[in-house]
Amino acid sequence: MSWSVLEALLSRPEDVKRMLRARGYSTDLVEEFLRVDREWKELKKRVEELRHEHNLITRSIRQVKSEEERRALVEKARSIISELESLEVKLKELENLRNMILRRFPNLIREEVYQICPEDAEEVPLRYWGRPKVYREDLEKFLTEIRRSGHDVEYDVIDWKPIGHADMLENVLKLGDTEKAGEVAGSRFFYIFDDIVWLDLALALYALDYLSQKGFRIVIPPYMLKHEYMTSVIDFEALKDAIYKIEGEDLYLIGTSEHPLACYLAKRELLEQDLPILFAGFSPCFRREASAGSRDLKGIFRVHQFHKVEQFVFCLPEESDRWQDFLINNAEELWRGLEIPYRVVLVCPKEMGRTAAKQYDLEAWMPAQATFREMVSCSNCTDWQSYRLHIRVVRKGMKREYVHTLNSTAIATTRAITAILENHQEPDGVVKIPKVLRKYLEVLPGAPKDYIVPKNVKR
RNA sequence: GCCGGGGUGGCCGAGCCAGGCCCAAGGCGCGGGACUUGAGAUCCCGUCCCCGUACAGGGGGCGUGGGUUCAAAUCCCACCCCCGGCGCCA
Repeated sequence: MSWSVLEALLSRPEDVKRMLRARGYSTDLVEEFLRVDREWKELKKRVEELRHEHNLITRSIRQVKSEEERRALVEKARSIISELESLEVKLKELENLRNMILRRFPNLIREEVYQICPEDAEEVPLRYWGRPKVYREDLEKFLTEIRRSGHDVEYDVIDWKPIGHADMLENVLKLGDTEKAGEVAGSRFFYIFDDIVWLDLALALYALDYLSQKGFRIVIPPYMLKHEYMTSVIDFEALKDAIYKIEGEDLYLIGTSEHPLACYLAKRELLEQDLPILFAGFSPCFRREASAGSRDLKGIFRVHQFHKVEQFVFCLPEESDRWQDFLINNAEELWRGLEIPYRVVLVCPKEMGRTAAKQYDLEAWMPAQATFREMVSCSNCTDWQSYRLHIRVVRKGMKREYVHTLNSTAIATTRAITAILENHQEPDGVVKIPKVLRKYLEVLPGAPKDYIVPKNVKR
């Protein structure tokens, strides 16, 4: 049973270097690992020889009859132990170092990603859906971007300038307040009210309802994880600026339910017939956004806390590509249901998450910004997480392998709301609610049904 | 939080008191094979991790981390978790 990255390091280190270069990292780590690994193996051999010798002596002691012979053997055993002492300390150090280095490696990248992505590209659009509404003055910008992608997209030109989601929320509908939230909690927090709250909940229900019918077990997981588990599901060193820590406790707030969902089977041994296992997690997500700078400071697009329904799959290694298609397809169906024009892009090595071997993003068209923005991220993490979490499957012939894990956003509610506010607004500021949400709102007398209407507009 | 009982391989479960053929009995499950037209039953072999290309071989593993000893699943210490009872709080 071997981890793909370890196997590659030992048998084809050039592949690992290629991956590191493609992601924009130094390749020094490979040499460093190989050096330490060699040293570790040599010392391990030496130590085990000594231990063997010691075991032979120890086992023979009870059969020895003469006290003198006995004393000589014990003396010999003692001397081996004193020799072992310092070597074992050194071995432990080397082993820890080796593991530490090993855990710094990002995932290997699927061959087709190299094939599809041009050098230095951030992403490659694969397909478009829907008819983007493009404001007259943004048309050139829109067409340039579409043409560059080599796709043909139908669109509608509109004569009125759409209002950005932040202004819609706070000034037109007056159903959000990030200013007061900023005062009491800091920037990137929000208060949202009434119809937007119902919309938030309806979006989550819509996604959970859909996924539960697709074979997913729906789950509310812990919202915090211990250090040991957090470092197994993410590249902690690279992401620690993004994670909130609970003061005085060994606990971290989750950035997504992907994290606790992956941990659910930690240290478990599964049978082939147990797989696949499909989870749809629903949880708040907490993100420090420390490296975001001043990007997206307005509104609720990029915030420290939001709700998300997440798809998660544990599967057999040879089936993970198929499951990734399934996940992105689910996300697309959900977003088509919301009637929001989008495109699916293949994320290129430079921009991929370190845990992912292959990653798709679904980007929604945002009419007021005249650009596509990320709404969904769908990753095949292959054995990167399962190696760290020790999640294995027993195959035919009793061979053990690490399972593959995949994750994909279904709907992150606040982002979906921004997309709805921009795409479904009408010139008078009324926002049309997607029909698929109706059945989740219908049962609630206080909830809006077809439209969210600004107070000063009559309908 | 206090008192009592307990944590053994994917699961169940012996061993622990009296440390040494325990690198862990037995069972279930799972894999391979024999038998069978097939299934079942039965029988045999295999089924924790690491090093070793492989065969051989070796090392480590009994909640976690230390300690005692030539030798620890077994003895000692600390911590974690589970079950039962009491207390406290929703």
